[in-house]
Amino acid sequence: MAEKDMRERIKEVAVEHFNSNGYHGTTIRNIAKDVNCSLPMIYYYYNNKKELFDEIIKREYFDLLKRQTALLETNNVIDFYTKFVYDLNFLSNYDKKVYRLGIKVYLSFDGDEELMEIMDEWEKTILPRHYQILKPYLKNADNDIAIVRTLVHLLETLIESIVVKNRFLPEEEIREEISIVLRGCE
Amino acid sequence: MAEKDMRERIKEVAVEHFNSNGYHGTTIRNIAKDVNCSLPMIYYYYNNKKELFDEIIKREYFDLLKRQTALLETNNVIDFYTKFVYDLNFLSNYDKKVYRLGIKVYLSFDGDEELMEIMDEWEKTILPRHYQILKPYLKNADNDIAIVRTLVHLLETLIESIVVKNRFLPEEEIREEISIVLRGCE
DNA sequence: ATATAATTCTAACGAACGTTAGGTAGAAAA
DNA sequence: TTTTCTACCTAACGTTCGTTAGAATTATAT
Repeated sequence: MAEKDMRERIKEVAVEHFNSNGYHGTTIRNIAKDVNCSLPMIYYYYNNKKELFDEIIKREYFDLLKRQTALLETNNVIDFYTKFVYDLNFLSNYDKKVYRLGIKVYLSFDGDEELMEIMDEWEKTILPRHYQILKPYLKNADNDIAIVRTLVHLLETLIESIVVKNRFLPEEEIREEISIVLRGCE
Repeated sequence: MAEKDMRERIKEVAVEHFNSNGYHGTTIRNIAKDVNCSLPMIYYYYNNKKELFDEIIKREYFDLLKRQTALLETNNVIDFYTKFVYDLNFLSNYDKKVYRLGIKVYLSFDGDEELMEIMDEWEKTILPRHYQILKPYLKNADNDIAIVRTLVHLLETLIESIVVKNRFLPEEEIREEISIVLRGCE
């Protein structure tokens, strides 16, 4: 009915389609069919296909990432990171699909150069951020950075398992793996 | 000129295109243009687009994986896994692209259900295989399986960095991270 | 030399694509 | 009440897609 309704519904269906079929495999016609609106309706709210895709990544995905990183930290790093990962299990289906789509662009499996650059800039902030979080708990200085790097690498796979492969990861398994990497820091 | 030449050239160019543009973004016409042959030539060697894609995954990718896992193991696990990952830096461009394409299908970012099932079956063999390799070096039985799982997860990210993100990982960094996970097993 | 088979081509098919032109119906503003 | 504007539509544009029919060329076998 109202403007925002339709615009939002189009975006939701688009996330679904881009997710299942990729950018090239997604057609405006199929989106329109699932939204139950006419084809040009989509051009009424979005200038073209690419703009629709870009809005999902630039707004939805990065909003999600920022929401995610704004989580409170506890006084126990292992608890903190376990919760961080475990909570991903309970993201809404929409958020999971947006996240998945973002990772797809991040791995340059979809999207274009422009989006990749945005991803690269975000990536640069990851290591320093986690180094700040872990700093108080790291003891011996010789391999501190390697530990942070290893943890971030592990987190990447865990996130991929939940969001991309759509698996449920039990809290205990997450905790075990994070504990192995952070063994000695607590 | 000879049959095999052309068939192989088509496949090589196809790997390139599927890699850059995905299944749907790749067109037979563009492949033909880069191979410098006519369009129906591709249908002479491959029944259709999907068969061409499938051959790359089913033959090229899994051949590569099997070649990869057939590596000799040394008497030092950290050396072994470090070499295993580090050597990926020096894969041929063709092999890297095949690998990347396989991971794309593995993450169900491309391909279809049938290919996904093959991937799933392969995945089931991963943990047991590494457990066998690591078994002699694992000491305390309480979190043995978790250590293997964590290592496999770490390897996944390292492989992705090299093959998917196309980065060069220095041997020292790889060794550091593997050592952190395998701390205590040597 | 001639017949057969393998390799490659030109040309076109129908279908689907992204996109746009131009209109209708109803609400809001005048 | 008339006008203007917003939300939506039907219909079509030109292009490109996967695929094929059918013929030309080249190599092989007889």
